[in-house]
Amino acid sequence: MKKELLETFESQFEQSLIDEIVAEGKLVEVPAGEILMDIGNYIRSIPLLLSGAIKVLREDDEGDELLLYYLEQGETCSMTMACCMGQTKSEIRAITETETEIVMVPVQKMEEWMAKYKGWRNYVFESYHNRLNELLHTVDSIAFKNLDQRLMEYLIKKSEVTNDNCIRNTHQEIAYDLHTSRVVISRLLKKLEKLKKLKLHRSHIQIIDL
DNA sequence: CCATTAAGATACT
DNA sequence: AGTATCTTAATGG
Repeated sequence: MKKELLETFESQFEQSLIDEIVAEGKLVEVPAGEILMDIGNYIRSIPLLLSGAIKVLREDDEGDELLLYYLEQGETCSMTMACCMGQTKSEIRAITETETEIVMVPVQKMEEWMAKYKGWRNYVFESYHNRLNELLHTVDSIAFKNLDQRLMEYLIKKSEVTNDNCIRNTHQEIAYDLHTSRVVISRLLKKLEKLKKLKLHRSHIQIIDL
């Protein structure tokens, strides 16, 4: 675990902080598609993402979903931190997008390290900053962009996050993430296929050039 | 084979 | 852009 931690955080964490994480944290490997955190859950530990990707989404009162952003290597869930501090319930759901390696750190340590380590403080603030920016980006695309642009961005981000130019998703799943209907996604994908930007198959999409 | 499910088509709002 | 409905095609027993 120490080796992976070093690879991911060496540049921003103090040596002694890394040692403490090794001592206090618990390394977990999670397969793709697992719900790490659901709406309404209380949180007792903070996840530090070593590898893989996690998708963070919101749900409306009818149970419809909307993708907010992805977490990637070296990142953490700001919502979790906020919840830990305030002892409130989670407002979001987090699902592993790919296989992931996560170090779970107990909440109590978080405050201790905030006072003790500059590297940790910076990490936490930067983390908030990054999440907020990503969130603004998604708000922008929902508010100001049309669906086909949103779909393209979604595909690009997804292939980036999974390191794969094949999107192994059904049209229905994409529709859920973007909060629209399957038929609409199918139509738009067909359009993109005609433009030679991708190739459609059953249950997966091959990206050619976006 | 058949049941299930993804995706295409069409027509209507 | 979204809904409803039907058809077609792939997939897995």
